[in-house]
Amino acid sequence: MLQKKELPKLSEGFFRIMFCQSESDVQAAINTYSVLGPLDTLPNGSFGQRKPDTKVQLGIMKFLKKVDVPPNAGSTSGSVQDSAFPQVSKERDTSCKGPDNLSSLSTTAYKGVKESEDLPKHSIGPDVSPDSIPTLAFPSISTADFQFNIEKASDVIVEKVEEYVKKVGNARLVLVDLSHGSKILSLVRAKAAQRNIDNKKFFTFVGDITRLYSQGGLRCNVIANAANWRLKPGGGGVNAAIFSAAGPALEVATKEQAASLLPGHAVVVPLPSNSPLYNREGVSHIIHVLGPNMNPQRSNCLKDDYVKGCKVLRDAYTSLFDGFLSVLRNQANVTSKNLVSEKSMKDTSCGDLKNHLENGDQKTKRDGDSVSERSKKSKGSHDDNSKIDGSTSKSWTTWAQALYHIAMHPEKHKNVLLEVSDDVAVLNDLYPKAKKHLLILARYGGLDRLADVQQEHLHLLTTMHSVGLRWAEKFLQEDSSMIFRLGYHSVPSMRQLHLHVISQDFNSNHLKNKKHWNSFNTAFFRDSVDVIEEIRNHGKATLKDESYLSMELRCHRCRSAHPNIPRLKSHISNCQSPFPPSLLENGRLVPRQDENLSNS
DNA sequence: GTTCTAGAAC
DNA sequence: GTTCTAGAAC
Repeated sequence: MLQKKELPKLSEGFFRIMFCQSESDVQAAINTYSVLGPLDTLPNGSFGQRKPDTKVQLGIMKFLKKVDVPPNAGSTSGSVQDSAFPQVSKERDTSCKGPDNLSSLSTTAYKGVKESEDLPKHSIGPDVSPDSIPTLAFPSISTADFQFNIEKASDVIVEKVEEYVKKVGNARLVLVDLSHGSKILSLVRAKAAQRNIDNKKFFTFVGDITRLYSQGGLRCNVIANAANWRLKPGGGGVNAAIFSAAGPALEVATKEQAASLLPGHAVVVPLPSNSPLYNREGVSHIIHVLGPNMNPQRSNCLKDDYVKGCKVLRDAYTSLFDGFLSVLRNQANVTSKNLVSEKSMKDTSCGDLKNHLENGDQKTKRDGDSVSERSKKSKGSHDDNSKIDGSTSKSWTTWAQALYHIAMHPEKHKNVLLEVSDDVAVLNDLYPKAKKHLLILARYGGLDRLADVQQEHLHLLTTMHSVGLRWAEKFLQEDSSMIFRLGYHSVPSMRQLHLHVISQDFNSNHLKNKKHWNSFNTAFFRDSVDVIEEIRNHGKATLKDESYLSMELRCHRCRSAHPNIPRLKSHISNCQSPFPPSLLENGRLVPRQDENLSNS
């Protein structure tokens, strides 16, 4: 999958290579240390953070009083060919209007609509009303802060809309923009008209997407959000407005579904009934969408690559509309409202990045694929990851593949990465078992674990070790009392070969059980220096089985046994004994350079 | 990998 | 009674 590339030869790299037996080894290790730069580019994980957007949607800043409207979300009775919703995008004042102005706003917004002061509430027939037609309101994706070319974006929108108006039955798609002078709306309108897209099923609308009903009289049971990858509130524009209008309930509900989003993907979030958007606007679902970023000021910028940009934008709209379809299906198929919400929770659960990777709420542990991914693949929580060469075959659950995804697509995970090169990616362990605990990921495809490593990977192993050492050195400059150990788990829990760089204090609240301890303090933990020697000499590494994980708890320094984890932790916090001789040999432990561990 | 929790251990 | 483990669920 990922081919190893020619490595740049860098001259910097003043680190110890304690395992190296010869000068050529040292040189090889130095040469393979192809990194972004020396330590100064390093580690706080701050690069790649998305800066707050500056554009602020005016609508949310205004002081409209609450308009209480009974929720009508999830209605499925809509089957009318409604002439009451033509293409609407005439000038309209979107600035502050009180409820007194509501009716005039509605009629202003709907030129050509049957003059109806209370259009939002009143039925136009015995069983159907404009309210009951399932409608997706969506902003133009990526054309604001992400600076996607408007001309190209309008082509993509019209192309995708044309495709999906055929699939949505009687439901409607509405492109919304806050500004009445919106260029994207006029472009899309013109192109949609050219293509004879049914203007009852698709039209544009000028207004605040968070107040389509209360201000504009347009009932939309689903609205799309131009989200950020973190699926967090804030920033600016539509994202800030929607999170603000929906209240904290949306944040909670979003976390239930996914922790983050990749460009080109969408996630459907059922809106809790305590959200103002549900109560006031009748919105039952929010679909977060992440489009391509062409803005060089933002991370993950595609710059001028519109081939990729257009593809990602198409994917984004595909995911969005597929998400809308899934909402329609759920609402049409199930009569019990409870069942609807339960099913939609399951069917729409999404998330490209495993929640596991997020620094946020650790209680969100829902697995799943994004809508678009899921529509292409068979269902299930296991990716197809059986090995072709047959050396090992194991099905990795979704959570266990987080590192693999990072290694294969580090550009999508800049937020968690400390360093990337062609060979490795470096990140903090999300659940560090000591004060310092890094993972050095191999970036080669097909290297799931130590058992997959062969002689041909020797060079990679030395690179991983060198990078790990360099990080240890850096930490030692900050705190010279630390001691590091570098090694691999014989049987890892997570896919993709990764080297642990872990300080020997084991002072961490994440170290909670016997398995945690023994995975780092029995022969189950394979020192990097030993692995390299074994691969060099025998072509394979010695592996220990998982029985080591249930062994008695022993102090890694004085080897005393302890009955349980709390007692062990209490002991190791004070134990000053020298490390056992086996650990003192061959550079298995990495103290500060002038430290003599045997005497400590 | 983590979280949750029943029941074992103390 | 509380602490802690370990297995199931995710």
